[in-house]
Formats: sequence, structure tokens, C-alpha cells
Amino acid sequence: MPIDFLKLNEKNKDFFESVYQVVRLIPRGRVTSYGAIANYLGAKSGARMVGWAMNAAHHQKEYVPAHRVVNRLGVLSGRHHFPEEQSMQVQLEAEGIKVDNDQILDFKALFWDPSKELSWD
DNA sequence: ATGCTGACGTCGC
DNA sequence: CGCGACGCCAGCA
Repeated sequence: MPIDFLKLNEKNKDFFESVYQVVRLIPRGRVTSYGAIANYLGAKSGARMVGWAMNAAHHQKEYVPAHRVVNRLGVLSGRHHFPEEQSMQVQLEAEGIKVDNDQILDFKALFWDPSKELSWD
């Protein structure tokens, strides 16, 4: 049971919470995509909602490494929404992730798929 | 209440 | 392979 404490089968509020939980599980130096999270949570086409959840992420008490979440192309599509636009890239680089022109280098290798990493060990 | 927008993704042309 | 349309659903005008 990958998801156990998440349980989003209640309401969208839990969905947001679930998103934060998953994002916090992202290992340092790794990244994932909105779609991967959405898919993992069962919201197939809810990728946008994941992004929306991120919008309120910094609003959360527990720190949410939103900078580790990018779109499926490995592009920092959300950098514009950070307190300081460049902070996203800065934080990524601080973890050893190379970013070039808002694009994560070797994204494929750094990609961390929750449904793959968390389900069935 | 209605319609547009958006940190996305997939499908069709 | 590039571009547009649609789906998804929560805010906001």
C-alpha cells in the first residue's frame, strides 16, 4: 500500500493534502512532475489541480519542496510563481540538479515517479 | 450564475 | 513533429 495515510477518496481537500505529502516524499536531488503526482493520486487529468495545490503549498505549515515539481518536460513552468522567480532554479541547483534555460538537464534520470518508487517497494 | 484562466497532459490533425 | 482543442476543477471577475 503506497498510499495509506493519504486517502484522497474523501474530498478534494484531502487531495491537496495528499499532494503536499507526496511532494515532501520527493528525495533531495530528485524531481517529479505534476502529472505523475496526479496519476499517483488517481486524478488522471488532475495535473492542473496539482499545480493549483502547489500554489497554496508555501501557505502550508510544513515545508513543501515545490521546486522539485515540474511539468512532464522537466521545465520549470512554475518558477514565475515563486517568491523570487529564480529561487526555484537556485534551490534545484543547490541539490545538484543542473538547470539550463528553465529546463532540467538529464531530467529523465532525475525523474522520481511516486507510483513507481512508492508502490510495492 | 456564467465564463475565463491556469504551476498540466493527452489526443487529434 | 508542431500546433490547437479538450478535459479537469478550483478561484475570481
